[in-house]
Amino acid sequence: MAVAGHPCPMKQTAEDRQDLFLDVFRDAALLRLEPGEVLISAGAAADQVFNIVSGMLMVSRTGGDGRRQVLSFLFRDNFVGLTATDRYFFSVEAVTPAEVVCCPRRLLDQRLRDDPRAERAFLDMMFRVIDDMLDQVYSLGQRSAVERLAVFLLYLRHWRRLTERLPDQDPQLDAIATPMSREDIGDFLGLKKETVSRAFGELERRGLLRRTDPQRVQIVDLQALRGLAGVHDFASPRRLVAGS
Amino acid sequence: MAVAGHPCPMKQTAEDRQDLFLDVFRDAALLRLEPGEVLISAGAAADQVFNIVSGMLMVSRTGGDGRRQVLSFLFRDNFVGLTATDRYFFSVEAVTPAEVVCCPRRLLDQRLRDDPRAERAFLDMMFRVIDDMLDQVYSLGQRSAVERLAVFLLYLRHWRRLTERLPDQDPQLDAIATPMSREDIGDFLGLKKETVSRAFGELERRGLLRRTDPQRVQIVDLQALRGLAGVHDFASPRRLVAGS
DNA sequence: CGACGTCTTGAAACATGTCAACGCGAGTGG
DNA sequence: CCACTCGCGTTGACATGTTTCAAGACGTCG
Repeated sequence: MAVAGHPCPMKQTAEDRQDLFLDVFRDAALLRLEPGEVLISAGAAADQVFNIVSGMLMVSRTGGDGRRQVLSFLFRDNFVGLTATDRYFFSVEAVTPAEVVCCPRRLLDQRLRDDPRAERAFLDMMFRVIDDMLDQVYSLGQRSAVERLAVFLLYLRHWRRLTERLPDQDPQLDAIATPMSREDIGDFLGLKKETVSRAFGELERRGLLRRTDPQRVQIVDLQALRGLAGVHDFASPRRLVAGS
Repeated sequence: MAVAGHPCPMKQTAEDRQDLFLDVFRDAALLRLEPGEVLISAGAAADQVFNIVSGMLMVSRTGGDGRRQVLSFLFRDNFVGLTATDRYFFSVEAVTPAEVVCCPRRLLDQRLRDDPRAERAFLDMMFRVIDDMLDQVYSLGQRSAVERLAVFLLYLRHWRRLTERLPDQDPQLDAIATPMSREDIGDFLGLKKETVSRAFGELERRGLLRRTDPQRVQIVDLQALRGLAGVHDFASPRRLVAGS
């Protein structure tokens, strides 16, 4: 069963560094989640933090009128559950079968207080989270439906690359799994599900990708996709290029 | 003259707490900026951090194709200049005449390393920055032009309230100064300047505000404006209500 | 007074949203 | 094993919201 924690999404893999603060999860219980299962409910007391061991999770906020924004998708080694308020403002649920470890927020605080190096690592993670979010703001504010979808596919590719520790050129990476629904994608990109479908169609028509089944696309022209997504304008990929 | 630093925006006032880390600016030089003057240029080395003493600043990112997203507006006691990369990915410029103090990033790092309480305060600020950014993502992804403008006006009102330490009901606060151009507002809200103009017109037509001159609006029906903005769906106002 | 930039407004073009139909595959119960 | 239903994805036709292009109003500055 999912334990409710503090719902501010926070995400970043360990990458090359050792994320020292992660050892607060050393003796933590492993939690298994089925697709659709809720880990964090908006409004619950924010007293737990989580780290993802496997699978994909989704962070979302639903407004009083029912509109929902997917704030991010989370992958292995992503951290989740911190916020400035004492209650979560978002929900987190599993997209694929997933495993997470959890620990009381108090324990993490303690750990950070005791070890300056852990605190520094944590702070660095926060900077990366913020940089990623700025990328998302830029996309939502300035890019068209097709461009946002291109960004999204590269974002999935990117995280799989980190999760599976593959080199950037690995052709495996061009087969992108999209286990979330079209509506989830739409709510992430600020679009309706029909628009997402049409954007997929448009990318296929232009020869940038092929759709095999709805949960899977094959990138055909990575260069063109990157051009469309405007990767040059993003902070996160630069970190990536530099980091690996 | 503006000193170039690292351009990841970070913002939060000291509010009720003492932001202990801010004393790294104690002996710092005061920098005066005229409207339009640039403090940070995207691409410059990110080796300085700043704190705003007075005035309003604007953080923006411009893509390779010229599209620009305004990432945030900054006010007194807002902190600016940290990022995960070693170069800024955004520019910061003055909107009104402004004063900022600056200090080398190294000095801040030192301060945070030496004083766990300062580091804790800094971390808390980061959480609030992230919560604010999540609100922005929700707005850009889910809200209409008129709603976004309502959110924006309340955001200006909110920061003035903090800056001038006024109670929430103070009628002074209903006179909102909008010193930035319509294009700046548009780039912040993901809209074109004409759409911003029309949204102002629409809010006036509905009787929620009056426009006296372009740089000034008078809120007539705060309740209705808050309803339109959907303040219930945001994390930052709750912090505010709780905090003051 | 004239020139310039910004703001506003209008009309038309465009992108995205809405509504509806259909196809498909998974799961269920006959 | 089949028929049915259901949810999801896709596609089409049309509605709406936003952008684009253009013109005029207004204020500022020379």
